Amino acid sequence: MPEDIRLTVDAQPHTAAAGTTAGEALAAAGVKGAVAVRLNELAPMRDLSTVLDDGDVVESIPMATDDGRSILRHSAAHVMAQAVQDLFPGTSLGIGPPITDGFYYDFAPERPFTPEDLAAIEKRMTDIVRQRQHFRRRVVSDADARAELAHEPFKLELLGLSQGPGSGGALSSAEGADPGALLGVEGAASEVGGPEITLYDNVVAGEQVWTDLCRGPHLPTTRDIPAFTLLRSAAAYWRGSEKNPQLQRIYGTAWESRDAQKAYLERQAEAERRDHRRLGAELDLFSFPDEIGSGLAVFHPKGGAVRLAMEDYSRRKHLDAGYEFVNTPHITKGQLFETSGHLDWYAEGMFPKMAVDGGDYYLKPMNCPMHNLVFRSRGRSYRELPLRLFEFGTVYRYEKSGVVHGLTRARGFTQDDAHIYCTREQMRDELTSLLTFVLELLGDYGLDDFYLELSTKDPVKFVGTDEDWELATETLRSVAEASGLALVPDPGGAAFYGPKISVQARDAIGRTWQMSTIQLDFALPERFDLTYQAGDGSRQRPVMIHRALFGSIERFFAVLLEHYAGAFPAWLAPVQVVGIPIADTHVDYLREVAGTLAAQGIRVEVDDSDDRMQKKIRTAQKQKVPFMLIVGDDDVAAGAVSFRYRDNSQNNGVPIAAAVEEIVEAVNSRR
RNA sequence: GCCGCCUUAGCUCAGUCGGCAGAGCGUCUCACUCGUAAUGAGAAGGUCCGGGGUUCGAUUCCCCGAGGCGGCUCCA
Repeated sequence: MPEDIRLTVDAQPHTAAAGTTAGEALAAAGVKGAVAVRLNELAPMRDLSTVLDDGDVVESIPMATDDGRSILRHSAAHVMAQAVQDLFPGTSLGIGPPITDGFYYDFAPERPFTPEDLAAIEKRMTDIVRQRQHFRRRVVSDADARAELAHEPFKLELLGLSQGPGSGGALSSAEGADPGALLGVEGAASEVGGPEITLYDNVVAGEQVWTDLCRGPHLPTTRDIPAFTLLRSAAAYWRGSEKNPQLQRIYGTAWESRDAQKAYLERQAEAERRDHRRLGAELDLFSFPDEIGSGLAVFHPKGGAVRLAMEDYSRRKHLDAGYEFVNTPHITKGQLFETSGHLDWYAEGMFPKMAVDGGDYYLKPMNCPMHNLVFRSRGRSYRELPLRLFEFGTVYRYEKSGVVHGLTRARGFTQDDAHIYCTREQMRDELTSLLTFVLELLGDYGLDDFYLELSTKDPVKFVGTDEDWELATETLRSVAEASGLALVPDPGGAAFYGPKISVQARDAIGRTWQMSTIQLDFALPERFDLTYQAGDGSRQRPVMIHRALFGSIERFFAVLLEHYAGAFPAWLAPVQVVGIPIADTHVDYLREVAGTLAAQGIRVEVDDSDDRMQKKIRTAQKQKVPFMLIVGDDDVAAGAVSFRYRDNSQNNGVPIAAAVEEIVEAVNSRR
């Protein structure tokens, strides 16, 4: 005679027969749509088939939540792996975790997957889903797991890792704080890392058809996957290290409904339409001629106009904020980078040396050594500090061929770079005002959703003392925290000379980009023996702050281009106004209007081509020109123009003076 | 750098199971002079990414290289 147990189900008290599962308890409580449960608050997520104990507190996890989707995607990854092993027997398994917006699984197949393979795998997955296979959890001993997985070398390796001290037990959630870090590989925690070793069997009609090492939890059955699709295959290093063999990774996505999946795929399509490389060609902004070399852009007149507007505004704001402008060469003798430490710590990021006049010359990958020489060009007084040296400095970095990506990852780019020299007493205030300055300026360009990242010392690649790193890191941390923005740690992400705060900005479709970087550096002033004379006559060492707001102008350009989907606000638009005559007879009149606008600094063109007026409107619309001024007989008679705006609205018969004022006002207010 | 895929007119792409290559857009010319997203007609434009190989013959098949795309590693 089983006794009843007392439960709390989604905060409501319930009683149930002993042996009741989480799924049954949720059903009895009328809770629908759950894919798993969280037991007793902080404990790991568990399957619905988990048998409950007296006093258990059960919290349902709906599919349409972050945790729920992760479980769904993890189950979809299992289905994919089963499909792959069905179709390609002998393919061994790597790891298969859920990731943001999808999942992947790594395989070691005999040959790489082709697009046709992916289609076949997806079809096989559909069959598996239709079969309503049950995911059955099974706890096994380490020895049994090894025996069952004898043919899976990578899984065996994971089992070995899971036995290290401190592994297991500490992990509470597939969405927890980077559980994979414990195993040194993202996603590995979804295979192992729980308090016990578990396998998941796929069972259909009582027969076990597939098994995988897995921590779970999973959906009850494969049929519970509402929507999935495979996206692409690519290579990935086993356990994330290029020293390890490469596996073939297949990416897919899965969603709680077909509509949700469709919406996701539409978001991807929108991101593709906004791709700055596509828009750059469509809008005639820049290109990457093969003749010049990979990762090296040329800006066309329209791209140049946008850059000019971006840079001019930045220049003005920096002058207002007390910066002084300097200029330095692109190339230097190797000695400079020996002094700075770049040749020791950054050589692989630099273009190879050139032999000149019996010495070695290098293209500069950073501007800081040059600015240090400006500082050192004469004796400095404490009265000059903080000394803020600014330059649009073009740098060249040898990026490996596979990583070059449009304007966001180039081999030559221009930093809006400044180095601030100040005393230790000044650095906190300087950093605080700098962060405010950064966020305000980014806001002026239309980005206003930020978080911060704190990159700390790489235990291998660094110069300077532990004490200085500690002080620099804590100073940056407290300044960042005082900003009120979210602060995300980035262990080991610092440059070799000092820790940094980076400002991450979210764009119009929710993607984040690293923009500004602020680095605090005690090391380079030491290496360059930079000094100033203090009020008491002693020689003191300044602190150096490296900072770039756009990061790189090219990257910032790309981010804005994608953020605005090519429709720059009027002040940045390469062509701000296009004059469109109804007939040839109106061209001269429009030219006069254009002359008036140009005299006010407006970038204006008159379309005097042979096209019909409708075609000209279409052309200007596709070029995303903010203002079209259309002129026919009525307008000429009234001394007016007719606006057509980028949003298709219009405003007809506006007197010329009022039209000019409207445009100038829009540009000057940076709307 | 590694893995896979790709490279045909200025752009986007067809195509040739190995037999001297096509469309749309763009460009140019001519006609049309038109009130808010494509007027019509005509023309020009290609060592089919580069080099080597196989073949009677290569844009097509093979190898090497360059560039691009998607990932991995790395990063502004």
